[in-house]
Amino acid sequence: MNAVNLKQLAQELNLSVSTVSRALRDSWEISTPTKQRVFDLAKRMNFQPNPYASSLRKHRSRTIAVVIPEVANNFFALAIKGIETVAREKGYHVLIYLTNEEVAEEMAVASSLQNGRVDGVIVSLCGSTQDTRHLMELQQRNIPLVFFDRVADNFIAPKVTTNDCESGYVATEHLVQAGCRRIAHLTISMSLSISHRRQEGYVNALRRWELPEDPGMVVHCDGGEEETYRMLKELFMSDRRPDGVFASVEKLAVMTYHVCRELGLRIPEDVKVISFSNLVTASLLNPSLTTIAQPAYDMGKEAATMLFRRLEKKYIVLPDDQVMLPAKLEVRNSTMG
Amino acid sequence: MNAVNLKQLAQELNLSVSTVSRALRDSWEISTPTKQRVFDLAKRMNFQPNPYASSLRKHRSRTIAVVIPEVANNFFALAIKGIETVAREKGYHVLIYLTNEEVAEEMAVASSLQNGRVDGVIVSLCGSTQDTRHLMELQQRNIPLVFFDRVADNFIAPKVTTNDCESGYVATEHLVQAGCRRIAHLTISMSLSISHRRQEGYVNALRRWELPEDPGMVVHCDGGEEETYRMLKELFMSDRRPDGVFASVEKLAVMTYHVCRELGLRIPEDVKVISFSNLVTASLLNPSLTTIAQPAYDMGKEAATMLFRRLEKKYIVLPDDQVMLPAKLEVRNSTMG
DNA sequence: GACGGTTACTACAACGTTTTCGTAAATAAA
DNA sequence: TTTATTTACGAAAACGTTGTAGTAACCGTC
Repeated sequence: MNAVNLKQLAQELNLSVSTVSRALRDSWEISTPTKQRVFDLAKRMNFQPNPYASSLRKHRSRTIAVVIPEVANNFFALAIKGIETVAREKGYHVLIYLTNEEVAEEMAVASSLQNGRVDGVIVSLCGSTQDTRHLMELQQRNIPLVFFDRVADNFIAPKVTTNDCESGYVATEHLVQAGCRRIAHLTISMSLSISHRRQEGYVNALRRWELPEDPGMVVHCDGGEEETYRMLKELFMSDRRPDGVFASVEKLAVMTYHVCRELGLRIPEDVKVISFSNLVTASLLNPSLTTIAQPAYDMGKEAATMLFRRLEKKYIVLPDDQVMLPAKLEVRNSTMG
Repeated sequence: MNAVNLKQLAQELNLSVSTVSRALRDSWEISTPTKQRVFDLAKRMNFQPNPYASSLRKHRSRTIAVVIPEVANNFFALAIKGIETVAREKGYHVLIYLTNEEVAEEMAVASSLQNGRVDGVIVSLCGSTQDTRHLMELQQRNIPLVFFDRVADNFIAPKVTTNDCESGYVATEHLVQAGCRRIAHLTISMSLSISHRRQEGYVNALRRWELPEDPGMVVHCDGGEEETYRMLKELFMSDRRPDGVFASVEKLAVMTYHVCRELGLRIPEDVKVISFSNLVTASLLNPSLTTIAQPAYDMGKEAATMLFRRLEKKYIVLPDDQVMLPAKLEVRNSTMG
């Protein structure tokens, strides 16, 4: 069984292809009885317009791309869900590309999107991305871009973020108030603006509470799994080990739990831990993990909504629109007295 | 800046469009120096062929669809990662559709894929799917289908699963050997074949160990979040409450933890818990969770590989090829003596 | 120097839509 | 009745690519 097209419908109805096309798009140029005949037959023959012919003709694909570092992570998974929800509502299709935190892959993806395959792109940068020319090229080809979470600072485009600086402050302050005096900040690639912001909040809190700023307490974990593990182990085995840990990303909190377990350090007695995280099991961990939870689903929805506003040009969207959604502190046992 | 096309290249080079097209596809009909000229200019002008024109002409989109119930779940997230990895290797693009466990959405998606938008589809059924006519229609339109995990039994198509029956047996037996005598099986929609298989393994183990088969111990949690919670609470508050729980899906194990905590039941002392799960935090839970872990990433890769074999027709793929990858029991504290 | 064969290209149609332009017929205005 | 205007449709071009068919130019052959 092969696809049915306009020509076949037209033949069957003794109408021209253009009339059928117009009837299906409910054009005012077509009389009501004719429209009805067309609708009926289209339904009976299960006509589905060929999207590629349509895209070719209209220069619009009703498809967007989502480019993210990984998906096996509740934050990105929820963001995708948000994006997909809005997209389906609007009749759009969603292509997904995983960069695996490799800028080379991010560039390859960007390059493959230059040709009109998608009408717009939603991006969260990978940790190794330093310059964003590959993304600028997309914009130059009139493909709107929207960033979420891991945004590019020096890039004029709509962005959806959380209040990272403030959250970094809140997280650090929470540790201080729980009695910590040597607070480590575990973070990922410093080329990411979220890392900077969270670090900024961390430093602000230290200053506010007049705690020393020890560079050794800021650990950049942008290497591989093993290297990170090694670095954390080193951190916790040093004689000046931290009594509080602020993990910028979930993965680092999980590793901290493992390292502490291996070294026999008790959480929260010896080390208190707080982390940016959307783990569903945060409250079930041993001990339950105090988190800064980002509204991942809503961020996805918001990013998609902004993109579609630009695509549909119904509203004027400023090219540098910024939306900042608040993250939420959820206090649990890992930071208890 | 607008997209450059074959015509522009041809004009610039004083060649015909067809020559340029063929040169770019490295046809033997074109002389080496001409090819070189074309390649050079194409590169200089950053030519990217229009995928829609190409798809329209060739009746191939180099795009596949992945249709899954949810993504905020490590199993499906890893499967997507596997699929995307293989797809990118092969130069394919991946559309993602979330059905949110709603058969209506699954049907809508299937319908929207009838028109050649994708060359093939990878599906994991949603719990509410009873009949699969909407998917059969896809096959009838010559769109190959591959199932993974939640397969449709009475459907002739390649399938990638885990050894669900065996794993159900192993899980149950593990509980028996840990001393459980009243073992509950928490499962989802019974219209899913994985549910049947796991249930079969569960029953087999009960018989092997000569334990009574109490229908009240098999709980079908296919309602909403609240209803499931209510059912579990009821189960654990009854005077004939289970001393062991085999959760067919992760979500139910997480809920079991919450319910037990609320009711003051201790795991593993009062109730032992084992679950199908790919939680990265299984070992960090309180208590750490004994799991049956599915090779999600490999299942995704395998499903994609099977699909591409069919699409590329390099090998003859039997329409009912089945691949069964083993799940792995990982014993942790939730089932300890 | 007529003939078959190869090489390296070009012209043109086709894919299935959408859209622009055109036009008969019906209706309204003069 | 003639002339505008509206209604309802059709013909054909266009989107950018690919495949089929065709053909000059050159080669060697007898």
